[in-house]
Order: sequence, then structure tokens, then C-alpha cells
Amino acid sequence: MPSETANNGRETLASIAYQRLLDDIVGGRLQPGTKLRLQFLTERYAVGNSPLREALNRLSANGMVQREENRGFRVSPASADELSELIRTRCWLEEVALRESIRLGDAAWEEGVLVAYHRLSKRNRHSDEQYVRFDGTWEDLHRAYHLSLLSACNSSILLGFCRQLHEQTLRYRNLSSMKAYRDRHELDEHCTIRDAALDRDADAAVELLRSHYRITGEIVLASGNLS
Amino acid sequence: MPSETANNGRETLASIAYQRLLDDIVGGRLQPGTKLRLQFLTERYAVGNSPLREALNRLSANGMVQREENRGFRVSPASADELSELIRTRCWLEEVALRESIRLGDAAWEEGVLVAYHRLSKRNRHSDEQYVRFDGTWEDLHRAYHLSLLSACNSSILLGFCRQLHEQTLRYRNLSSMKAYRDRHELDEHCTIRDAALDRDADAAVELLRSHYRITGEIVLASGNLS
DNA sequence: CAAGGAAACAATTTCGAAAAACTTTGCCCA
DNA sequence: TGGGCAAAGTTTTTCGAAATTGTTTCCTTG
Repeated sequence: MPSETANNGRETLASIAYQRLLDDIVGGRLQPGTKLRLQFLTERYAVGNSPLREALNRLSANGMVQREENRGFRVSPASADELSELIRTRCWLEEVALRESIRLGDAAWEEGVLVAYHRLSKRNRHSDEQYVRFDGTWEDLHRAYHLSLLSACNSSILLGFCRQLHEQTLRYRNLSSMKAYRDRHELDEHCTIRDAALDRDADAAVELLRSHYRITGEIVLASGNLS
Repeated sequence: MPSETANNGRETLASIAYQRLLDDIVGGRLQPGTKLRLQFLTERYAVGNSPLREALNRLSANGMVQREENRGFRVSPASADELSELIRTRCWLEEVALRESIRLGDAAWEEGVLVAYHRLSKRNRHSDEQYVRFDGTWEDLHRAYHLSLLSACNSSILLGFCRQLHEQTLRYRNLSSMKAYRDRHELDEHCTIRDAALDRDADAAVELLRSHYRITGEIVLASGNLS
């Protein structure tokens, strides 16, 4: 949740731990279900007890981590069922957001979409980087592009939910071994969605977006190693 | 987020602090924008530093509390604009959830709705209780009723979002001085919604639900003391 | 007199260790 | 042999104090 938290230049250890934990969970380096022992984490991140617990508590409110009273934390489990639910929910929410965006978006919105798409298309996907968030990586630009489509929906709350769902879905993508498949039509799809949105063709844009998510989901489900 | 957290009988001080803080914020006893100094909170809740910070971090992740790096926490501000956004978003999400529920709901769902409505209607609203959550209070039954309508939507994620929005809206209700107005047609409205839902008349049910939320929102806006 | 800066103060953040809770192990007894 | 039970060992949770950061006050200087 970005808007709830102001980052005034300085960073606390808790926030650093939060970022790195989120990175490692979304990036798949901490597998679903993994018990998150504090001793292990303090060694891994070279951060003390308290900031780690704060980070874990934030993550547990986002659903990235499960908390059991007096029994600590573990990475949220991943299942095929949850992935389906995730994609279904994401389609619902982004449909609403995209329709509203198309209805309300002004020139600045159009330009934002264009720029985000441009940046994404310039970036080569497979520049052999490990997954890291918020760093100008492909995933960063990808997220920015998808959110730019929705950004004119006039509800930062809905946008926040969409961001959460994006992050969760990304975890599943990173968990599966679909890396090889990825670069198929993605850029084409992004381009088509962009055009439909900028043409204000809501029905077409929504349909394209939904099939974009569904296809990705099916590939993950097929090639993935989920329970 | 209920499903992310298992409560195994025992409770930690952090969870107690979380509940009481949430109570006090949603109940309006901690006004929007209030600075949440740790010393003040430790005295108020008779709980130490660490559990309080954990509670605050959880609350900051779901928007009830704002966190500023190195500057502590404060109750999230409330504004007329945010209330509009909240209601708008809530209408969108609950429309989706209600339609799905009506489409998919089985006999158990119908019975759940009936029971929830029955319990709510038996409970007198103005039994001069102070607002407290999860305790069989009117608000508890009210929330349970609304969630029961949506409960068959087959997405616990969406349900979680709806629960969050319900809680946030409830805070606005409690902030405004609309107590007097409240018992007008509410029960009628709840009854009509129930009937439309159980008749599987999705369009009607959605329209009733949305106007239910909009009217409440307008009353709060009108009688409220928001910026 | 205003602006800049250092010192005193206040609040948050972090650490290290104690306390509490859970888990495992090994023993005793039916 | 197997089921309870207590003790030892882990892990989580909490506390109290130290370290850090932000804020205010007051003095100096231009």
C-alpha cells in the first residue's frame, strides 16, 4: 500500500527488511510455506529482531506472509486454487478500473499510458537479471504499464488493490518455471491493449486484458509446480 | 485480513493491542489525524513498546493508520473526498461479489443469508452500547449480514477487500453525528436486498445495495464533520 | 532584526536479554 | 509395547534501555 506510507528520504531498517523480504518472496527465493525463523532472517538480512518483526507484520497484513499466534511466520502457501482465484479476482477488479479509466482518462492519462508502454517495449525482457522490485527492471516497467492503464479510474483504493493482486500474481509467475515461454506475444498483447484503451473501446480493451491475464495464468498453471 | 492469520486460542499482546486500536479508530474514539505517540499508547493500553509497534505496523498495511519513516504513526485522516471514493469503490466491488454470489450461491448460502438477516433484525440497534467490534454487537451482526450476501462469490480475496471497505466506511459512520438518523429504513432496506438476492434477481439486488450505500454515504456527508 | 546553527529536548527506532510459549526427548508405568 | 508426563531445548514474544533521528530553543552573526 503505497499511499499509506510516506518515505521521507531516510529509511528505517524495518522498511529495508520489508523490501528485501518482499523481494525474496515475490522473486521465489523464499518458497511458499517456508518457515520464517527470526534467527535465520537476522542472519540473512543482517537486521535485528524488532525491525524484522515489524516487516513481517506488515507483510502478514498484505497476505504475503502468514502469521500464527505464538508460532511465528511463514511464507504464504501457493496453490493452483489460489492462483485461479487471484486471476479471477484480478479480472473483475481490473475490468472495473479499466472501464472507468477509459471513461474518465484525460490527455495526461493517454500520455502516461504511451510513455509507460514505450519504456516497457524498449526494455529487453531477458537481460539475465535476477528479479528485484522497484529498480527500473522489466518487472518494474511492466507493473508501471499495467497500472498506468488503470490510473485514471479515480479510486486510489481500487488501484491499491490492483497493485496487490499484481504483486501476488507476479509471485506465481516467478514460482513457475515458465521463464522460457514468456516472450511469446506479450509485447503484442500489451500493444493491442494500449491501442484499444486509447481508442476508448472499453469492451475490446477489457476483453484483451482479461485474456492476457487468463493466458498467463494458464501457462503458469500448466508449467508450474504447485500443489 | 482474516484468512491470513490463524488465532490458535492463545492471544498475544500484539493482537490485543491491534484489536483495541482498531476498535478505537473505527469507533471514532481516536480521531482522524491524531498522532499516535508510543508513550500515550503504552499508558492507554497497558502494553509495551514492541507489541504496540507490531499492531501499528499491521494497521498501517491496511490503511487505518499512516506511517511516516522516523516520524511515527497517526490515525489516517478522513475527508469527504475519501468517503466518496470509499463508497464508489465499495459499490463496484460489492456489485461484482453480489452478482457472483447470486449466480453461484447454493442452499447453504441462502440459509446463511436468512440466518444473518434474522439475527440482525432481532437485535435492537440502540441498545446504548458503545461501539465494539466482534462481540455480537449490532455492528457485528450488520457486518456479518452484508458479508453473508457476498459470501458465495467464490473469492476470499474479494471478500477480504469488501471487509476492509466495510470497516473503513464504518469508521466514517461513527465519526459523523448521524446516530439519530440511523434507524430509519435500514431494516427495510436490508430486507429488500435479502429478498432480491434470494430471488436471484441480480440487477435489482445490486441496485438496492448500491443505493443503500449511497444513501448512507450522503447522510454521513451531510451530517458529518469532515474536512 | 532576520537567518543560520549548535545545543538541549523529545520521540522514534533498534538492540540484547528476559520471559513466555511451544516442541521434542526421554523416562516411567500400566 | 504404548501412552502419558515431566524436563530440556527451541522459538517466539515481550521488555527496558541504548542509539538514532527529528524538533525546538536559544544564541550568535551578518
